[in-house]
Amino acid sequence: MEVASTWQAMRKKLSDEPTLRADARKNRELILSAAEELFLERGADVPLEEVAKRAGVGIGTLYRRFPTREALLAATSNERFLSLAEASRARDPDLAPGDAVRAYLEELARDASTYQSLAASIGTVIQCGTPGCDAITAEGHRLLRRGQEAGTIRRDVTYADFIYVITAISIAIENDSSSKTRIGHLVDLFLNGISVKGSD
Amino acid sequence: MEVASTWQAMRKKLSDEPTLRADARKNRELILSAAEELFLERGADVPLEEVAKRAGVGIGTLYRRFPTREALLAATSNERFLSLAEASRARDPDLAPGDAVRAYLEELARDASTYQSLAASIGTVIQCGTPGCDAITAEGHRLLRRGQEAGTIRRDVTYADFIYVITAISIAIENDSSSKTRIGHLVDLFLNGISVKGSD
DNA sequence: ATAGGATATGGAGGTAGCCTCCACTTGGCA
DNA sequence: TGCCAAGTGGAGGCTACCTCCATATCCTAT
Repeated sequence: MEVASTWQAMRKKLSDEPTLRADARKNRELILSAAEELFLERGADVPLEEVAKRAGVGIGTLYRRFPTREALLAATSNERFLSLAEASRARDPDLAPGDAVRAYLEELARDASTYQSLAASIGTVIQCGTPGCDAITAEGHRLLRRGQEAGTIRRDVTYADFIYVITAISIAIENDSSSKTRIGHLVDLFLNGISVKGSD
Repeated sequence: MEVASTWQAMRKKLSDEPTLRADARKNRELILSAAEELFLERGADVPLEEVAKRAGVGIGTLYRRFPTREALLAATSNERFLSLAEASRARDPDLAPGDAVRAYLEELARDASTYQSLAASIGTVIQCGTPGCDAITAEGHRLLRRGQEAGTIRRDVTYADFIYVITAISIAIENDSSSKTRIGHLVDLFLNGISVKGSD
């Protein structure tokens, strides 16, 4: 137990995102590229040892940097999530609240099928706390609130419901690739329901 | 290649559900009870070797009888599925088509959370072709058709959509047990949509 | 009653992936 | 330039899957 005295230690203490040593930072990038490639080629459940091998690092290094598969998935998805959130914010003024939600769900569901076998864990991945995850989550909450304030979205809907729907849709796509062309239909079902409007 | 000549062979040829030898039939039952217990205690992803051990049979015997985990899950769910289908048929005359669908989805979603970790594969399990699976599937198709003929269910809804809904709901329950009390809410969302009726 | 063949059994063993641990190496600051 | 915190790699222990086949058991025809 000593007083933190070096610059390193101070930076770490303040930002709580520790500055990685140069070699470590390079390895982190190598792992990310390898992971991205392999997730695309072979799905989200590719053995992590394969990722380490392609990155040219030891398996221990991979685990040190990304303690869980979800963390690695979230990291490789970081930029995509940031773009999605940004795109949603950008088009927002042009859309009615309901349509904004529709677009958000559709894009996120499509994104969740970027890697095969990602579906079941997308809910966990999206809560990993990376900047991308936080951005996409915040944007979803914003759209939901906006829709409810505008009176076009039911008051009893929660953001968790959004996640369930995205999960369901990407599982559907995974089990039956023909439904990839029906993402819109599935989102529409969730928005408008199975029942004919006005019946009941 | 010889002419089938024994009774066994003839029965097998005709019914295509081969008569099991007495010892094999007993073992099958032992496996089913053990599986049911363990699925309840430890979830649908309990190691199959545990099941074999509790049943007091070798792992090879288990695999010979149930080639996949899904087959075993479907077999242990057989009677529950038969009851669900029967109950749905029984109450049908008393309910409006929409309410019959609601009850069906709610019960099936609840059933899909009988075993922890079953959610993601419920869609596969339900297509295993056991009598229970067939019954529940036929009943679903019937309710869907009836609702569409009555004009209370959208024409573009398919039975696959029912499965997605059930999957989504049971995943929700799995990730967040508090939503167990909200099965009704989730079913309602899918029936009526997240949009406020009449808006749009 | 029994012989013979079809049916069924069990569990050893090969495969695969997960994750930890720690002796060793390296980068960067004083 | 020496030191040590930070970083590394991969062997090894663990768990689970599933196949294979020598052996055991049942059932039937005679």
